[in-house]
Amino acid sequence: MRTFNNFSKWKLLKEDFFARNTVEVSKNLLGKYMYHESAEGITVGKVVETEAYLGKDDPACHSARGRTMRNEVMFGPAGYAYIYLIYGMHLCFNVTTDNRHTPAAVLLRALEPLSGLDLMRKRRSKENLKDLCSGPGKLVQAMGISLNENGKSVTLGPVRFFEGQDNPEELNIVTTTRVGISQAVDWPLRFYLKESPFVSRR
DNA sequence: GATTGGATCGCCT
DNA sequence: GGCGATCCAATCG
Repeated sequence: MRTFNNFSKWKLLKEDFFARNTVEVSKNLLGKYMYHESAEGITVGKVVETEAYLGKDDPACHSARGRTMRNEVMFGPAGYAYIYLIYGMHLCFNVTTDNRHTPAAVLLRALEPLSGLDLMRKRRSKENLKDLCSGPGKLVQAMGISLNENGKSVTLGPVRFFEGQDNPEELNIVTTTRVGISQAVDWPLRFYLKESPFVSRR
């Protein structure tokens, strides 16, 4: 496994990566590195599971019921963090996609922990790597992301995304239906890396 | 103003 | 596999 102390040489994903079709972004994020820096330290994980939320015409997307204080970020440009509280106790992290007129986003559902492992273990009170980032609420907790990062650019941080080492052509991507929703339950908009033991479920 | 249910998780059986 | 925790926005009245 590579070392993760040479961040300056990594290739940052810029606005143009996110300002594309949401399904494309959702699939292309697999294998990329999600990076977070905080006062406690830096954590990094490889993206292994995502879901696409397509905008106004997707009944499961928060923006389908109009613009509110909560979903406001999705109505802006691509490449911004959309973070919200779910079930009164967990946060979900999304990155906005597509163009300014399409309030869509990709939900980050699972990571393979790569760096800052002890910090993740401390934040999660779990030892096993598979228990650190195998779910949307878990990865937010392991990465130390808080609600006050809602609306921040993922090209500036604290969350950023970088090119990974995997060749996108060689990734084995499984497509399934999304988890935990009650509308559009049969839309094939969840994506994960087939061989990864770090996904939230199969 | 009150009720309802949700893009979840961890503990229990 | 089931369920309780716990808050907010949307919905209904």
